[in-house]
Amino acid sequence: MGQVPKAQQQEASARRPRLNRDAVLRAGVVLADQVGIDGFTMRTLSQELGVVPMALYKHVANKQELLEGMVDLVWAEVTEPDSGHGWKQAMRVRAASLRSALVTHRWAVGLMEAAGRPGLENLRQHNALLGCLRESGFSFRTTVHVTSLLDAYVYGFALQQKTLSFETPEESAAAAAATRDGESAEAAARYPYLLEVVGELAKEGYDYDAEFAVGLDVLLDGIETLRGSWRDG
Amino acid sequence: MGQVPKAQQQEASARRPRLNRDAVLRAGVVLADQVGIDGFTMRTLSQELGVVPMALYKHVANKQELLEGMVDLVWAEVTEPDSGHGWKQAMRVRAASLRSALVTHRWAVGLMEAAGRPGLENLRQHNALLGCLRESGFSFRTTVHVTSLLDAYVYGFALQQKTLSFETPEESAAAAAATRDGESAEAAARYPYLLEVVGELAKEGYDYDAEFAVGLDVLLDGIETLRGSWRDG
DNA sequence: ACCTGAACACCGTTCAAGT
DNA sequence: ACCTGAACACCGTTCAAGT
Repeated sequence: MGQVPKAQQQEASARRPRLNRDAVLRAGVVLADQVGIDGFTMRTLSQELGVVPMALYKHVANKQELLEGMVDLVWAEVTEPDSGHGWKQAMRVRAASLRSALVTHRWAVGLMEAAGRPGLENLRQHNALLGCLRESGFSFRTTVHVTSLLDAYVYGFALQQKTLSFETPEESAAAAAATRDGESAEAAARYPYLLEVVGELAKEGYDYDAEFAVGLDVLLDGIETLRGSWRDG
Repeated sequence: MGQVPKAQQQEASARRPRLNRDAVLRAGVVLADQVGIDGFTMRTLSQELGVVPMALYKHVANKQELLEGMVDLVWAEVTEPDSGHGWKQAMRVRAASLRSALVTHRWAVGLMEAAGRPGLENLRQHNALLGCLRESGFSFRTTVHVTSLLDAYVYGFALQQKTLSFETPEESAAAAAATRDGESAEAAARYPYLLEVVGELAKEGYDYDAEFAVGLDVLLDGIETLRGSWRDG
């Protein structure tokens, strides 16, 4: 008679095979992906893990540390640059990988640079990036320029893609402005260029991947001119 | 006998000359500048205004709308591009202005693209930006490329500057990693390129303004090659 | 029209216990 | 060693009143 409850208990403990730090962090990433950063609380995460909220504090010091660990898991998804096919191609692949991670985990964009100490995966990733450029003949100084420039571009692009789209939101922005102004005609008079571009894009569409690639190639071409011209030896 | 309290009451009402939406938003910007986004709550803001928390809800619908209004006040600080001295110089001045606003109001960077509908100042600003480029001979398509690219760069750079510095935090990052690893020597073995660059920067220093300008000029030069080459008429 | 007071449903987190 | 329960000090926000 007591065997059925016992079996259920075993099944339950098999379904949640003991909590540890990594399991908490991974569940955090999954939950944040699903509900966004606003709906992500210690309490919802604990509920997802079938555990009482305070149980999490055995594995992470606090929410801040939890988020930092989650961000480092995102960094772990970014592939290290491989200079085998040249630095340009290596930068393209790495930028695409970082962008992909930021698009998948939209909540991470605002946390990557905001949090405290960078995690180990973050350090590993940037060490590899710097190494790829240094081994490709870039000077100290130029290497810093390039990493700063590329990361800024990827972050900024992901930040834009996160909500602002030239396709829909800007359009709805103009629509919203029109609503506020009471009349569409007045909005057209106030923001003629905005409406011009919005109208054109509504017809032609907007491809984020292509847009990102175009901007990145502009960057890489510009970087090529920097190479060797900036007190490099 | 009753005159003193009455005078004090008048003085108090003169010091806080009646709350309105604009006063709430401006006080919000000042408070967020001082305490950061985490310390910024409806309750601390109301306290700063010498009023009970619920009084704010007569002037803003909720915290989200309050933040959106504050962000639009930041946009109002950005100067519109003036194509009088050529589009390149216009873009330089506008990028510097946007960057300046984002550095002054560090809390705004994460909110600019995250919030809901863009505000009127945001629309005005982007309309002027698009107009400057269109009048300088850029096509619809190239104009979209350029605004996307420039904004991404400014956002991303501000995001980096917000916390991550190649001068101090990265250095402390390496130090932190060394601490975690138990030994500095092990960190040097694990992240050699990171430490190389960090060491070099510690000697030479890091100038954000110069770094920003260098990256921006790379962008503008690249953009110049796009001009006229992308199905422009 | 503008402000207040009390209250509600949530947070993150501490602390003393349980097993 | 790991998890729980009750509690504390905070949030944003609603609602009924006050002037």
